[in-house]
Amino acid sequence: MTMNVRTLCLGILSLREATGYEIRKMVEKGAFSHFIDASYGSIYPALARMLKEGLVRVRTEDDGSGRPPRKVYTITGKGRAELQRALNTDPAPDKFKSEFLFQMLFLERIDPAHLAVIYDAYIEEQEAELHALEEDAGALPEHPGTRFVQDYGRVMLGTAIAFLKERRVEMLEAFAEHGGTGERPIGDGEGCCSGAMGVSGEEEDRA
Amino acid sequence: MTMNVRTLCLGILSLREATGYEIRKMVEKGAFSHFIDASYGSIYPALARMLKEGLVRVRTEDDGSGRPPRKVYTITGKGRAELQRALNTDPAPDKFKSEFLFQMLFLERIDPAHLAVIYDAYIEEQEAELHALEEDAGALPEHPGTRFVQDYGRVMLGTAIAFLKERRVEMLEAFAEHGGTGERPIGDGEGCCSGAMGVSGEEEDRA
DNA sequence: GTGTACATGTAAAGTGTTACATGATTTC
DNA sequence: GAAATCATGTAACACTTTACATGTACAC
Repeated sequence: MTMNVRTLCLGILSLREATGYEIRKMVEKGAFSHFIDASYGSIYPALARMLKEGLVRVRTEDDGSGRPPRKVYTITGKGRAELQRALNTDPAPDKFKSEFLFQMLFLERIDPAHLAVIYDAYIEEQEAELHALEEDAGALPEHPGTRFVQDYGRVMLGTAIAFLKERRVEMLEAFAEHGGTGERPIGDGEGCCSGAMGVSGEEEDRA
Repeated sequence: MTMNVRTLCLGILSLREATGYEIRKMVEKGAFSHFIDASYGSIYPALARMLKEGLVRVRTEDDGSGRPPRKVYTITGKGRAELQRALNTDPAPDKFKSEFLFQMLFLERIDPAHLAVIYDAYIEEQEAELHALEEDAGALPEHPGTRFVQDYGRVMLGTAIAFLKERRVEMLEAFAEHGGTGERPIGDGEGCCSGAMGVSGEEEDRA
């Protein structure tokens, strides 16, 4: 369904009128932040373009304080129709990118001490997101779609946190004591820590 | 840690030598596909650039069949050092984008029949991914990082599928019978089905 | 014979992020 | 006095996807 920033803005504006700044804040934190993202650099141009196309209207609120006046956007009938259309197409498959998991895949190449830091930081991050979600849960109006999405987030985050905690010792212990004792199963890497170790020349390989 | 296609290729090449085509196949399906993505249009240029920079080497295998010869890439010492460096930086936060969840958020604007199709298709998609992961699990060599990531995927996918099945009736029933009977809690939309309904003029709004 | 897998690569188009520019007000 | 919040917007850059171009071999 091409869920671009455009559709995202329409969706939010279908719930209530908002400024670009507010839209950003809604997707930066809050209930939707875990499966949606957009920055100012994409939101403002999207709103401007949609204004030209008649999908939204603006009302400028100048509070005479010298700061940029708030530009409150409202969705139009045309905008609602466009949203409807987008919503009734098939969703594209989910996209999930995790540098953390990528790093875990190659954990024997990470400095054991640093690995522990990364691992714990990741758990904390997930916990923070879960707490944010739960705080938000009370604030938002009761509504089946919102509740579904929030519950989904809660369940998934809870599961991830439990998994990470359960595996923590096992994951970190395996490499904490011996930074390379016995076998190193993958490849034949040159040590595992200190970024600048084997960077001697240009073409020093065996095999 | 800027996990771009570059780092991804280095990571895979640190496990074994491969062609661009093979790298694509590994991230398209298989054990890593759920948290990694890259297409030919980014893989081939990345490999070419890394070759110039001395991070990888190539061996061209022409089987005299007229078809493009395989270009098998091998990681160099410099490449390993670069991978090590990347691996030892802090991971960027996960990015998860889900059009499906976005649609669920606005489910009252989706044609009930279509909603059911979307919902079930999504479940099937998750199940297919889980099966792919489990098939792959046997094929790959035993290795802590790989196992961790696979188990993580299994647990998360299993949880998602269970959640979706548990909520299915509740989600679809609420809107299947009455396409708008009683209150419609969000906004004040114009009906909910058939893409071309309220698209009369250009500027027909109240409020 | 039709489709899929193998296999490489380029160019254009699209989409989004980051950094910048500006500036008042409020909180620590 | 420093930092964060409010508030808008642009421009350069990065990255990726999509479509195209090319062609064999094998399975159904």
